[in-house]
Amino acid sequence: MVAHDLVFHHQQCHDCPIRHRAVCARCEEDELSRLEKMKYYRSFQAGQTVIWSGDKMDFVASVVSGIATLTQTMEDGRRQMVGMLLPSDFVGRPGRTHAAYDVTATTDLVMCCFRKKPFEDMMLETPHIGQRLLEMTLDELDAAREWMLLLGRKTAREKIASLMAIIARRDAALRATDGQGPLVFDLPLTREEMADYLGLTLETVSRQISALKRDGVIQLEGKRHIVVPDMDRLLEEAGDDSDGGFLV
Amino acid sequence: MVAHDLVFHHQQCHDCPIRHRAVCARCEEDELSRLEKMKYYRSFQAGQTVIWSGDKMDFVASVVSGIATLTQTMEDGRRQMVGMLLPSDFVGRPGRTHAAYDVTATTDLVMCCFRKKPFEDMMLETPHIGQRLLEMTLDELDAAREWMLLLGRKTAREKIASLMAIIARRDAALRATDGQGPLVFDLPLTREEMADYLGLTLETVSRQISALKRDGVIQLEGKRHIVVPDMDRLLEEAGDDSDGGFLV
DNA sequence: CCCTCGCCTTGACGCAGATCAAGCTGGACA
DNA sequence: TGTCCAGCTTGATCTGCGTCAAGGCGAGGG
Repeated sequence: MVAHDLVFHHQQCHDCPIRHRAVCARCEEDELSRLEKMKYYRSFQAGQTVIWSGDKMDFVASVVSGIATLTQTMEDGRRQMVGMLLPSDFVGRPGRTHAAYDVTATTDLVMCCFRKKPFEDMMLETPHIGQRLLEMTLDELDAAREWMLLLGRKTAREKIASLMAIIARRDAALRATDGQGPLVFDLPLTREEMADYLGLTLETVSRQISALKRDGVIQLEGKRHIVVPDMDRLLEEAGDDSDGGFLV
Repeated sequence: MVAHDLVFHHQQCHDCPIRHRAVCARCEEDELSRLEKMKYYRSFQAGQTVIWSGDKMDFVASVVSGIATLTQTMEDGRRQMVGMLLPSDFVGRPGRTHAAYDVTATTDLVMCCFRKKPFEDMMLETPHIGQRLLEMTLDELDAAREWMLLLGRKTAREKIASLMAIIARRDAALRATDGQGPLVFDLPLTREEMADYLGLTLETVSRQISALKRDGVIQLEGKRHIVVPDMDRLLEEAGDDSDGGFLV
C-alpha cells in the first residue's frame, strides 16, 4: 500500500508495445516527442489500488501491460465492476479533476501517465488525439451496453459463459492468435472479482464454473487455466448471436 | 409503420431549442449554415420504431424533442434497454454503417438528422464538433456505468427509486426548475418499458411502484403522474450517495 | 352508453441465486 | 516439513423476484 510504486522506465514511444492502438496511435514523430515530455510510467503490483473514487486525479493514462479494473461501491459495500482495461485502454477523463471510480490493478500493471493539463492542451491543438479518444470511448460505450444486457437479462450460467467468451476473444486479439483449434487462456480475475463483474456472488460463480466444466463446455486445469474445446458451443451457452457477428 | 413519417420543418438552427446543448453547441454561424445544408427533420409518433438493429443507417441525428430509447434483444426475446435519449442527445456513430441497437420513439419525437457522409467530412475539418461529441459520449459512458451498478447490484425497490430520481432530475434540468419544493413529473415510459430498462418484469415494476406509494415515498395521480414530496427520501431509497454529489 | 383493448394491478406459487456454513487446496514462509 | 491462509468448492436453506393467472381501469370508437 505504501510501497514505492513509482518506477522509471526509459522507454521511447516509438517502440512502445501499444504504440499503434492507444490514444497516441495516430501521432507523428514530433507529436510523440511532445508526449514524451509530459509522460511518466507507473507500475503496480497485482491487487494494488491505482486511485480511489473521489480522489484528485492530475493525470490521464494508457494501460501499457497488465489489467486494471474500474469498480463502483455502494455505501453498504455492494460492489459492481464497470470496466476492465487491457493494454492500450485509456484511463481518466479530460476535463475532470477527480476520479469517478476505484481503479485497481488485478494483475501486475504498467501505466503510461500523462500530466493532465499539458495533455488537455495538446488535445485542443492536435485534433486526431481527440478523434482517437472518441473512437475508443465509443467502443467502450458499446462494451458497456453489451454488459448492461448481460447484467439485466442473462442467467448466471450465461453470464459466466459470456465472460469466458470475452476473455478468450480479447486474449486471442492481444496475442494475434490466428484462429482455429482449442482456445487456451488464463483467467485474470479471482472468483470474487468475476462475481463483482457479473453481478453475482462468488459462490454462484464457483458453482456455475463447475457446472460448465461438468458439462464439457470448458476444461479447467488448476483454478485459473481454461481450455475451450468448442468456441461455438461456448457462445451458444452465452446466449449471444451464434453468428459471431461482432461490431467494433 | 408505413405512415408518412417524414415531415419538413423549415426551422433555422439559430433558433433551435437544443442549439446550445447538442453536438452543434459550439458551432459558429457559418458552420451552422453548412449543417443546415446536410440536415433534415423527421418526426415519429409514440411507439414508432426509428431504426432496427442491423439496418443500414446513412444518417446521424440529434433528438430535438421527445424521448427515444435504445434496446437490445436476445434471440429468445429477452429485452434490455441500454439508453434513453432526451432532447439534445445524439444518435448514431460516425464511422459505423449499420445501427447497433433498436431505436424507438417512446413519446412523439422529432429528430434533426444529418446525412452521414457530409457530417463525417465536416467533423474532420471542424474539430470542436468532435470535441463536443467526445464530451457527450463520455457523459453517456458515465451514465451507462451508473446503470451497470443499478442492474448488477440494486434491489427492485432501489431500481424503481433510482429511475424515478433520474427522471425527476432530467425533467428538472430540461425545464430549468430552480430547485426546492415538491418535484412533479410524468413518467414517459410504460411499466413494460420501465421493466426493460431496469432488468425486471412489468409485474415487479408495478408492485414496487405500489409499495413506494404505500410507504409515502412517492404520490401517484393516475398511472403516470408522479409527485415526490421529499427528494432526499427518494435518493435514500435509491441507495445512492445521499449527498447528491453528481458528476457530469 | 356500452364495448373493447391497451395498460396496469394484485394474488398464488415456484425457482434461481443469495446467504450461511463447513471444509478443501496449494503456495508461501518459518 | 508443518502450518497458515487466501482463494476456492460444495452443501443446506432461505428469499426476492419471476411466472402464471385473474381481474380493474380509463380512453376512444361505434
